[in-house]
Amino acid sequence: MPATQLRAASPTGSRTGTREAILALALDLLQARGFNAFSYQHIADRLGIRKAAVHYHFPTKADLGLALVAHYRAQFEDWRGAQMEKGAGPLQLLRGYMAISLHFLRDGGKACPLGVLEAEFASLPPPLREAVTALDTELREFLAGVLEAGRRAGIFRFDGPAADKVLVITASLQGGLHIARAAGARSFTRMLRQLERDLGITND
Amino acid sequence: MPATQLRAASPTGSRTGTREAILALALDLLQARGFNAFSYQHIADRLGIRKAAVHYHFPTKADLGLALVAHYRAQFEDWRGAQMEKGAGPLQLLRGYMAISLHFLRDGGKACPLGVLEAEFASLPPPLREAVTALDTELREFLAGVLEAGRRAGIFRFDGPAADKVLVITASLQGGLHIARAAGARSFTRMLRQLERDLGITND
DNA sequence: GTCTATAACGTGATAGAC
DNA sequence: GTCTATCACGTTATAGAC
Repeated sequence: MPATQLRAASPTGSRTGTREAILALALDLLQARGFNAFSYQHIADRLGIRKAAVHYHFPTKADLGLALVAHYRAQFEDWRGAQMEKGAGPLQLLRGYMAISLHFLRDGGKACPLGVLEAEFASLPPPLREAVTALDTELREFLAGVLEAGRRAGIFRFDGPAADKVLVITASLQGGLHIARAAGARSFTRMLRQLERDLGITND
Repeated sequence: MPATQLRAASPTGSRTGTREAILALALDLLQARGFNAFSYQHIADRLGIRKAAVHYHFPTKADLGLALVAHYRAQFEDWRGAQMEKGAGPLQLLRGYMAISLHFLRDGGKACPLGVLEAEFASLPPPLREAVTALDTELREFLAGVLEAGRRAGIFRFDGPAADKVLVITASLQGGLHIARAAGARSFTRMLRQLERDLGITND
């Protein structure tokens, strides 16, 4: 998923896609290195522009962080919309959601943006913390609906509230992506299979 | 767990426990803020000494990181030794392990040291990465033994290899501690209950 | 073992020309 | 919208006195 980005120069020499290019690259850096471990300089170097140009689009790093969360949220909404349009069922939705994490892993060992920001939570600007909390809640509510629908339909089997099962699944996905850096990519695919076993999903 | 630390002045005005005090505080900072989000200055300020004194004990931050992993590993070995000494069974061992994470959470919303370092993995000095990988492997091997013994004894019920189930549990614990920063402490205790349900443990 | 002082660098951020 | 130039600050790290 190279993401939707740049190219499409305006009549002048300026590129109207710079803002989007910054967002796409910054999201990559966030997922690969963490919010505190990438800088405006890194972005400028890899985009072939100057730091000041980055500051023009995102005056402070808190602004950039907020835009990153909004960007990721928009990507999720797009994905959800596409799934709904093709009438995906609970199993397809859950596996599709897991596949997103798998794509992150295979794209250079990236982690979940939310998982990264929550790991660095205490050092984040307060407005960014609030945005993280809001998106985290939204994602878990979506997944709880998927799990509950799947259980009613006899596709998933688990005890307890769907909201609690969601906590195990999202924590596993976020934590599993981090562990995979130390334990290898195979650890994550094995973990995914175990998550399915724990839901009573039988693989032929 | 205020940790074992300082006090016990030597004949001169110097404290022989400075090294241990640095380690204890740095571990706190690592778990609360992350490896990239605490500095020698933070340590010096809170200990009432100068930065140079910290560098005397741990010349580079990589040295400090390696010592932190060794320190945490020693704490785990102590805990494991105490459990073995009192003949703890699989359920007691698993719950004791989960309780460690719960203590972290309640001690100011700290996370697992390994979970934090794995989240920042790409930005860590290579030697530190290797130490993280080694300890991560050791902890999962220990837990796999606990799970397998518990399954044989009819205490735990789960499908698939114990090593895979361990991946779900450790990823859940590490990820759950991060999510708790955004979702609140209750999310973590609910997740722990779900982990027990998923192991067929019945709570009266 | 701890201190003062400083070096060398990277960071987020701003001013003002083009 | 991007540039050059600069600032103020925090960072890791070292030298040398006490």
